[in-house]
Amino acid sequence: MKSVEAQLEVIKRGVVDIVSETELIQKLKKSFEKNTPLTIKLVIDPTGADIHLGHTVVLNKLRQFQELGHKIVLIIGDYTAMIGDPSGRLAERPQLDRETILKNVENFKQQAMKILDGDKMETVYNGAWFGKMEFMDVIKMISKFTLAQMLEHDYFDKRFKEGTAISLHEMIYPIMQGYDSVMIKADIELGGTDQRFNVIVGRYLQRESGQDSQVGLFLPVLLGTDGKNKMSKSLKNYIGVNDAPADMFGKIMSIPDELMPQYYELLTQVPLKEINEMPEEIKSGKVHPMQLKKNLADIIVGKFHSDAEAKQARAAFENVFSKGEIPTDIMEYKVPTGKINISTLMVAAGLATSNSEARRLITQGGVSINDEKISDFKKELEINGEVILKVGKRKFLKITR
RNA sequence: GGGGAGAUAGCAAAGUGGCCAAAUGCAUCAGACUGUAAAUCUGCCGACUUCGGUCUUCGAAGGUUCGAAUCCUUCUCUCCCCA
Repeated sequence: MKSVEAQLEVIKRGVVDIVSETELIQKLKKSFEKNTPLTIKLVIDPTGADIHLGHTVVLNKLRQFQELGHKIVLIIGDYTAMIGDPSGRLAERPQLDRETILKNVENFKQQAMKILDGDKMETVYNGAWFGKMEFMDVIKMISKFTLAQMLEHDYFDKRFKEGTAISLHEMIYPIMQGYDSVMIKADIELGGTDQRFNVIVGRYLQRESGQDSQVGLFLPVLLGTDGKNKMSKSLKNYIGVNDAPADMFGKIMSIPDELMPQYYELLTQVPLKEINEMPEEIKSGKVHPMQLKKNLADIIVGKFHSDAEAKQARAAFENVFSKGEIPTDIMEYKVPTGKINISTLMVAAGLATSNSEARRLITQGGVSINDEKISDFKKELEINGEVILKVGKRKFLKITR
């Protein structure tokens, strides 16, 4: 096991806040002296969402803990998943059955194992304890909290002041998450800064239960490709770990420059020193920002796929967007008849959701066939050999008979 | 338990009998400029269309009217105040 100082250095990278650092050091010291690993908690929501780079920020940190010799406990929130949507946007979410949960967990693991070491990990379901609780146990659990405590959570406070709906069960959510910490005797809980409240609730509950409080380690919430909102699937600004190499490369290239340092710090192993020099190098003209972004894309694609695929993706990207050529591996669509209306074709091939949209795209000059702009949305095409249909900047389709 | 306000497109928010397929802002999408960056500018932004129009939308279901997002009834949901 590495020294406390050495561990601390690794742990602190990218972390924006620790509650509290003193306690963390104490825990590390104790663990080092007794040569017993710390228990690091990670909760996963088995609702089936694909993992994106935003999730990997925390996973990367967990991986580092594994490498430092600590123990990861993966808590599957199967019971919590049965209650509803914590964001409160949907009142009720259909109860997931066991089979679906197991499937989703497998799906999660398949993706998470691109980062984590499965051998140094334990998996538990929180239904194991919540499923056995009596109503009185629940009352006891939640009676430790007051409304004022709940309103310390900005998220509740804001909505309360705005006068939007807050369901009571939403407030039980953080309590349940905190209770998970009690059950596994967590030493450290990781999370994005948006998890701060939940982690603190866990500390409080552990203390109430006579345990040492877990240390909260907060990582920044990764912004999505739009550079404004946190990365999430519903905002469509995400980069999924299962994205194809070319897609992943392209999406990374589309992030705003300002995001690069954050991505470098949280998603790669590039030394902080180098990252901190980047803005200066860009400013002085020593390096083009596009170059740095391509390197970033190389690293990330290489991590989730392979170096060879990253190289390929990069070449394809340069080919299409720098040289304006047609990509080599594009989807193919077979038309049933030789003669077909352009709009009809676009809808049939899924490049437009409706005829109206197809018209719009054509009228606005976003559609071309074999590099020739189409301006007439009524155009009848005669398909004999192969033609390349291009919609917008990045959608290509090979049309064959 | 009593009183009041509200539900409009992806989101926010106007509209309170015909000029409303519904102002405006944001987002999406397309175009220009670039580095598939940002910023900026332009356009589009329910569906269908012979491009003249036509059809379906304003929480849900009914009703009044020549005509309803707008009025009435019931229902569902939300918020506020008082107790």
